[in-house]
Amino acid sequence: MGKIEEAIKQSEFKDSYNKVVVNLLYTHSYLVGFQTAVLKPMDLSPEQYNVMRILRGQQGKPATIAAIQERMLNTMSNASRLVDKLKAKDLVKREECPENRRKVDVLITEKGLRLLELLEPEIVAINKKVIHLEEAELILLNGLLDKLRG
Amino acid sequence: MGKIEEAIKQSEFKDSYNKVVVNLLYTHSYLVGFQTAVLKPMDLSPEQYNVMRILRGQQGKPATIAAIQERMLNTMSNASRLVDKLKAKDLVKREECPENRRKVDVLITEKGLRLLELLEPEIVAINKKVIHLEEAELILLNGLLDKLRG
DNA sequence: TTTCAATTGATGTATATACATTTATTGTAG
DNA sequence: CTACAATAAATGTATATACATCAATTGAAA
Repeated sequence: MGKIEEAIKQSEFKDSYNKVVVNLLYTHSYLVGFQTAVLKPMDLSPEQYNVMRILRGQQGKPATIAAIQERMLNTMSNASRLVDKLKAKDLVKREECPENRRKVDVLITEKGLRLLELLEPEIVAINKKVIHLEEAELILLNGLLDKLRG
Repeated sequence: MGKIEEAIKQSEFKDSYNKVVVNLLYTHSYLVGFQTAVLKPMDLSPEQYNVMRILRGQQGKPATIAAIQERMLNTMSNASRLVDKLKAKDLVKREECPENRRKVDVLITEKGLRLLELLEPEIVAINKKVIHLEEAELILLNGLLDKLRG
């Protein structure tokens, strides 16, 4: 694979900003591809997986749709319909919030937790395999991305 | 904005690999949001814009659908339908390739080129504004992303 | 030459994103 | 209390992705 110029067969970029944007979009697509491949046999999309991890992070406490939305990687998306899909597979449950009937309490089920446990080692393995960076570089990269966003 | 932990309200990550993946996905969404905002008034999606830049890069030579696909940031996507949309707006033209009727020659139009020229300074400006990195950091980041993919 | 595989693109379907709009519920000002 | 604004989620629509499949054309082997 190597340099972004070879990857997308573009010899020059307007400036380093533009090059970083293109490089990030391309690397994003590279990573999501592997994640999708691991999740697909379990009939999960990357975003459904993300929602499940958010719910597990609640450690038993329910999360509202708005709370899930806020933690999602793709802002302004559609937690409501993702929860629908997960509920249809019995991976989450959704209950009307008793003290405020506008809200909805969403919880991960036992089945959902078991699926996450099953997937975790695979995800860890694929990440290690396809991310060709050492620990120090990972930390550096995380720092740069944090700084990028200000 | 700051650290990824605050951004998505997650206090810990399994390992640095996982953190880099989440950070990349989140930063991707951050950047695409701004790009979309600039392109939207012109009725262009980020991927349509990408296809137009690929065609401009051909410098007058036509590109087949397969050639466009190969250079796109999202692999395995759908250049055929994106070209359709752009053609409907007269931003590209599509002609049957004379020496091989399976192929299609796609070219950017004058109108397309003018639109790109109009958008370019806006894109450059927004990139500079929302990417809070200096030149040396941009180069470092590009290098890390290239190395990540191996 | 005829047949069949390979190539190229178009199309179909499910999923997800990005927004706008709608519905239901709650809270509050008059 | 009533009317209306604010909140929370659901729904509608257009766009795009990720694949699978289909159709047309080409090229090559029998």
